[in-house]
Amino acid sequence: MEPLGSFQMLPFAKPRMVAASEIYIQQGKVFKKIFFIKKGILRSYYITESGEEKTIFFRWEGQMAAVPECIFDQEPTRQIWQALEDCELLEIDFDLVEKMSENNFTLVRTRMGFAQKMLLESLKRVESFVLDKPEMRYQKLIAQKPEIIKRVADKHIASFIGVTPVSLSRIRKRLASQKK
Amino acid sequence: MEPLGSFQMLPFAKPRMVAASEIYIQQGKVFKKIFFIKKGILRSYYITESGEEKTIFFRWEGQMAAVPECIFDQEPTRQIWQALEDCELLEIDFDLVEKMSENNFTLVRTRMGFAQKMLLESLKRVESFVLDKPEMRYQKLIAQKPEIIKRVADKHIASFIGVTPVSLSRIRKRLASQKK
DNA sequence: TAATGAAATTAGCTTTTGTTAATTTTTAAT
DNA sequence: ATTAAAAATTAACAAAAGCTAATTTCATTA
Repeated sequence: MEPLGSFQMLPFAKPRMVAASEIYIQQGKVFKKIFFIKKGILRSYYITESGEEKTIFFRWEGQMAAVPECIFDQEPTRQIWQALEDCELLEIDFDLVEKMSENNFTLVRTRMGFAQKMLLESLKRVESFVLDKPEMRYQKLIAQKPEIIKRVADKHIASFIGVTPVSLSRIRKRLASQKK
Repeated sequence: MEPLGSFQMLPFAKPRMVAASEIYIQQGKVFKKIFFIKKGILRSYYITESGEEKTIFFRWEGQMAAVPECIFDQEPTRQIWQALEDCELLEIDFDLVEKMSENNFTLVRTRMGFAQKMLLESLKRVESFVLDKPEMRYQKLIAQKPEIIKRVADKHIASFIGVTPVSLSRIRKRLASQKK
């Protein structure tokens, strides 16, 4: 979320390309990097016991991203990250971030601000799950991130808002008929 | 979430009592304090257009709490905080925290760690909304926070997991019959 | 351009949830 | 202990969502 311009780790970033549909981060890995997305969209998803893919997040160009449980708690992740378009990333080793944070006030402040931004985003999403029906979550998503929605398959949107693809299709139909 | 012991703002904290069922934070306020809960439980909730109360959060003894949009963005909140038991709080002025953060490395690190912990908690909750049905969310809640659940009315639990009180009652009945 | 495969939609049916209202149970107060 | 109020449960019905499978649409590539 934090623009890279304000991020002093830039000189240590290494470019990385991921082709559309390729897996960037594998399940079970302790992925101790943060990465800036220069171009493209990725999604992170889980595979349920019944084998379904459930998309949790989208991240796209201009955003920083990471696997929270990996960088905060050194835990292996159950998430999988997949590029939905050809992606250009800049990777930064998180151990280096930690090391530099030992005596770098500005960096720690930046990290704090970043965590706070992510927190606000996540809390908004929890609120929407508590307050809104799936239909409203979909409408808000279209209103707030129209350009992203267009670039992502509906089936991924569906689990992002907590429903099945079939149900999202019905929601779309309902909304279309209400407009007329 | 962060124990107060590790929190150097303790000397600046002011005690505050809130009786059970009383409103602690009013809607529309820019509540620029953080507070430590020495004793008791509070909930934060929204009132929907149709007048229903939707509980978003519980916070209880041993935890730090704040209204994110107030302290991060100086925005008035739509949340209401209510004490569910007689509460003993320790309030800390957030402007003071900000001022002390200007040149206090340890404090900024503590705040970063706190934001990260809250973020992990919030992300887990989003995951549960995407991956689990209400029934599973309820079961996980019982498994993970049994002592808290017992102290809180079911109708508040219901909106916390994203269903109506009637639906939670049915979920409870289903689970009870499955056990036998 | 045609063919192939994936995605989205639709249909039919089942399960769950929402809604409203009545009833029972629990809690708190007199 | 009795009463009053609130909370939880139950019931009945409508609406929405899940599930499976068939069909249509869309996108990719040979």
